[in-house]
Amino acid sequence: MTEPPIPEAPRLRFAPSPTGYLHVGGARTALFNWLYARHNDGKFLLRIEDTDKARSTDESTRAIFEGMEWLGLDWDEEVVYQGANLERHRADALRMLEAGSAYRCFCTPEELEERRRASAFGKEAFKYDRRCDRLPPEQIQERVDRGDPFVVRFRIPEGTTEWVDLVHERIAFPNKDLDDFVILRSNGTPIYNLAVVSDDIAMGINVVMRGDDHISNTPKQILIYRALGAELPTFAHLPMIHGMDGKKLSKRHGATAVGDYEHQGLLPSAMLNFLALLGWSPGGDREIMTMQEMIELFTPDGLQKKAAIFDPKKLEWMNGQHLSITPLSELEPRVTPAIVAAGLAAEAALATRREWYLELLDLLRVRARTIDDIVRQAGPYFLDRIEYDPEAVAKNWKDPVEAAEILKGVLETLRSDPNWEPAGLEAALRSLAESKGIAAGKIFQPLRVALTGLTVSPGIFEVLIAMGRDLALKRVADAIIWLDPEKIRH
RNA sequence: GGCGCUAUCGUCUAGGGGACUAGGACGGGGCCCUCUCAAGGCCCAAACACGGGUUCGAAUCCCGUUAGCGCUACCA
Repeated sequence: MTEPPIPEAPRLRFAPSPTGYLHVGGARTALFNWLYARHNDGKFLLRIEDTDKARSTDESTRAIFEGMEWLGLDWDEEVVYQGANLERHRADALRMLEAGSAYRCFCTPEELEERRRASAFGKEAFKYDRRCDRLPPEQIQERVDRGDPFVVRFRIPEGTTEWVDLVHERIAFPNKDLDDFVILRSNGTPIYNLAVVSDDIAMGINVVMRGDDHISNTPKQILIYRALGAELPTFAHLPMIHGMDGKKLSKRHGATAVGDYEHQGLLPSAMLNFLALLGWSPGGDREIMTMQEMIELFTPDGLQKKAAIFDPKKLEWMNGQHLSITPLSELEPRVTPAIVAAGLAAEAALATRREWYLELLDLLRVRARTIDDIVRQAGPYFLDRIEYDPEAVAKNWKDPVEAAEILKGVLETLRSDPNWEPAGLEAALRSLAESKGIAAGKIFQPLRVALTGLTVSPGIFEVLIAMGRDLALKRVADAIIWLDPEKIRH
């Protein structure tokens, strides 16, 4: 078996067309290219394939940049816009025309469509019959002079076109199955396969890593490389990403744009880690990895051939893991905008008690799977007044009189605690329970509702400490009033 | 239809001729911990698509079948 050529100084690129948002499949392709470049000390470039002017938008280009930036996939040289290279594409097509590896075709789209339709009923795949390739030179000249519109078609040579793929090993296509495809439209603009090869040559790309939906484009592109006298890059065709139903991932499957995940409170590191494991494995049981670890571990032999299914449940779990392993100082800037946006606190206010704030985040992140979960839990530590979750009330304040009674005892106990530190608080509350002859939980749960309004929270003493004496005491007092409205009338 | 790619628990995967009674993770179920919920720990159910070869021996190599997916444009 032949080994695929591995370039000394790899140059890779991610080449999305700006016709929508950055799709998770595209992001995964970008990630693998980036990882390969970073692992091998190569270059990772970005090219915007905007030659389809009807579908390309600046907004999409911006979305791609934003997605890449959010993920932290930085590129090494100036962004290349394919649309700026039209002249070179045309020149390359003309070069092939002059060299005889391509020819002019005067057949109109309508004629072609008609012939295609006719052959659809037969058992043969439609292939251009090369009738224009058989035109006598004088006639071609005459029609060119007359100004008849023509496209440039690539003439598929005899033989077999094959390559050693980085993920699939050897792939071969008998040339007889290839069609004399168009490389230049009648309006002089290039077709995809020409533009890609022309640009990849110009950019010095020597490792082409892309989705395996491009496998059937590859023999055509190889033929163009040869016709242009250029050296072949190493190809790597990555498996697709499908939705839970096994079909190609699309909007029906929910969020498919990386921006959607950013807004759902995902961490880019989790997204990257999750995406990396779709179609690649470092081997063994390794799963949770930082970006740096992935760079170190990334080699093409871990690449999978089979399409992977995108499982949002595992992504969420992955995010929970990253929420825990991310250093607080890195986590804080990702959470703070959400805290501010939720109206819980101003950024400046958080900065003045940063230490307390980081401790709070540390407390909350354990039981959060998204940044939004953290924000949801954070409310009680900032808000002046809280709402009581009906479920919490029904469960832990079932008997309002009894609950109020307990909380009064708690309030008194807490007020008389001079130090407000965990051990003392716990001892005091537990002895209160003992004196009342009830289980400690019978005190903790109602108190939890008073403090947070919820049935779930961090450990009750951690809550007390994080909330601080003043707020906590106010919370308990508020709860007693809420439970016993009669009281204020007297 | 033609051509191509693929095939291990529901999902992501490890494994690459004997180490396989097929390992890990998500999800599911149970237990432990415990003031709640998470986290964590322990346990359970769950897979080599099928059929032929090759071999002393196949999840692993070869062929075929089946199924899924992709491509089959003057789209990218």
